[in-house]
Amino acid sequence: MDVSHLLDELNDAQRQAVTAEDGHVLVLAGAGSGKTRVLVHRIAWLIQVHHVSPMGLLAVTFTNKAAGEMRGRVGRLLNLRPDGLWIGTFHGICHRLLRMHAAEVGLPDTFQILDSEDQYRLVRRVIRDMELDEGEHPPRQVQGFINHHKDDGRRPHQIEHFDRSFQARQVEIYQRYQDYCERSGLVDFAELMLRTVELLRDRPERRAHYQSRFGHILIDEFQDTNTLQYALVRLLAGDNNRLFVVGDDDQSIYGWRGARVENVAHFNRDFQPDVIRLEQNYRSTRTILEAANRVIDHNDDRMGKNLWTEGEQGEPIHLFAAFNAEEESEFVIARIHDWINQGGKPSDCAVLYRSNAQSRLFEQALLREDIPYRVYGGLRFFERAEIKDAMAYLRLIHNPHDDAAFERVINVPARGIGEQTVARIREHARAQGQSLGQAVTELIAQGGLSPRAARSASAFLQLIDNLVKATESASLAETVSALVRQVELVAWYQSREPADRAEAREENLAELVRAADSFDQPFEDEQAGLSVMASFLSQAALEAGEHQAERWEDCVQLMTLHSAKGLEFPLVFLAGMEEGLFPHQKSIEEPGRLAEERRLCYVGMTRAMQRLYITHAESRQTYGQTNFSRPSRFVAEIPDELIESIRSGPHVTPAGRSFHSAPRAEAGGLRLGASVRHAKFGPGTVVSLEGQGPNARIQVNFESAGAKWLVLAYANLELVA
DNA sequence: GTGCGACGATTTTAG
DNA sequence: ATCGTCGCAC
Repeated sequence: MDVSHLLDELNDAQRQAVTAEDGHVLVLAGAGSGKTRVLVHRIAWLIQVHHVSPMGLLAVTFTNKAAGEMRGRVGRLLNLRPDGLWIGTFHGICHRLLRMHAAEVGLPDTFQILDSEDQYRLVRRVIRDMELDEGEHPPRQVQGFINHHKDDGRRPHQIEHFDRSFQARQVEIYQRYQDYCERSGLVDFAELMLRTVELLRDRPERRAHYQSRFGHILIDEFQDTNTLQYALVRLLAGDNNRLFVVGDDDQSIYGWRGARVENVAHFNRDFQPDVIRLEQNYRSTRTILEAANRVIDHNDDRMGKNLWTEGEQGEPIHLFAAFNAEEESEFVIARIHDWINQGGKPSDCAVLYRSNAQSRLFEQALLREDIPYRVYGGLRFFERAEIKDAMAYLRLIHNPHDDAAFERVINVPARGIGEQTVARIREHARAQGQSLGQAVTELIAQGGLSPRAARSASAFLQLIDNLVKATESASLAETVSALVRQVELVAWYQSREPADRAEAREENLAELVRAADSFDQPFEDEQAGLSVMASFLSQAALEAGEHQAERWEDCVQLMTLHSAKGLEFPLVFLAGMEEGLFPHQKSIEEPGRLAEERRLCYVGMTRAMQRLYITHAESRQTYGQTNFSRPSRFVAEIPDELIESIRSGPHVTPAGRSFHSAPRAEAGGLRLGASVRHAKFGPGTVVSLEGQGPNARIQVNFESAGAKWLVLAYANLELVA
């Protein structure tokens, strides 16, 4: 068979990876080096040249988007419907395994997936039930505690603690949360992974089955795997299967959510793979790559990699120092204007920033200039309140013992069931070991509720019951449509929200009916014996949808550096390159977090294809306070000869705006860089200013005492000429 | 049981 | 500044 089309368009390193014989492979794939292409061609190569059955392959990614893209490209390359191929996310694949072996891992067939909001509510519920202080045990933090332990594969009893300690209470919450989940047939995201690992670990026959099935396992973005995911990979690999792992330690930016960049090195140690580096970049100019290389070079403990290109030198990197954040945004928008006027597309421009709050000024400026834009982030379709409300009803129709769904909507729309009543139901449920649904039924029958509450609660049960009966033989879309109508959700939003808000919710509910109508049950779900409704519910949790639907529009793209990973744009702005903002203050303070910030910077820079602007502001409002800061240290890590500085001047700001109206970077005559003397600490240099008036604080780097934060009003600093 | 004002926290986020 | 949660008054 002629397989030249699988190799023709590949460079040497790519070809070496695609055709690797025997053993494991670790592909260190730099930004823009064609890693997806390598994965896709590798799969095609295994199938066409090595005649590996598509059933014997497992390809794992982190996002549905990446999985979808890989599936599509493999299908096109091989000209087949890649149905039998297991390509999916870690969570999607674990979900599938759990559906097939639910009974073995002690889950009901109807088990549902909790998304992070559901999980948060449940954790809060448990804390309240235990009558613990939410100040001492903030639900968010406890949620993180639970997830971190699960991500590391630990059940409550495996967490060390002293009796009656804080830690002991956290463990207790974890345990009760877990009990609650089991009672209600609920599984959170980390649990999907953990149960699967336990299944394979504790059931030798299952382990043997899947080990013999997946002779080839391919993993994308390996630097983002957590402990549990690595454990899963090892279990599936066994002694005989071949791993093909692709990753880039320099693009590991998710350590804070459990990713272990060390897994790349561990993989190298544990499996002794062939290491192949993809260093040729097909995206950026030489200047941009050189600058990015030089920045990332400041990190220790790298696997080592240097991006290069056959492409052009390109323009220098443009650096702009603004007086304040407003001027920064105006500068950026003016440059975008130039770009568009010269025939560029708005969608080729991306403004990247460290934190979401920074988007506002850019949005305002774009709005003023009438340039279309789109902000990434925010709620996705299945995360919207109205959608989650409707889905909670659907969950109750599917499984009346789903307590999380029950709690969410027992009084939505308001039907006179208040906290008192719900507390009584909860109490009864706990005492009897029942679900909330069972408990309320029993309470009504026993007269355990006030007549008023009983009437309301009956109405709720009746509503669910009616829906169950009415939709027994209905299609999914009919069910969703009936539910939205009978629950009268739209009227509820209209009664308590401004018209436009309610209208948007109504729109979304209509969209939900359409989504249900066009829902295609995945073949594998059907095979696993799932009902269409169960599939739909799972999909909603596993695939919350795109951030915004209007992808087709030609828009300037605004997003955080994190969301920009994997994307590329001809024109990129890295905005807010300031100490304290990027690297973020919290990352500066916590040891070891700085390297990840630097990688984030590297990711940001390597998004740019042709032109890269880096901007920073001397002052900006943060949390309603004016702060002054110096340019990010990362800017200084770029060689001067690659940078062209743009001075602020009339040509960059719209006429009529005066710089002098902008707050200057000074407070009490003290500027950044000013030499000062303190009575006790001696001579030093001003490094940072923050706040105004009596709150103003100043950071001084003292020659002998080091860096100190002082309250300006009390510091008594003497200005040294 | 529902509706407003105080209070406090506020990096990044896929599944 | 802004948003979500909490406590208290209707």
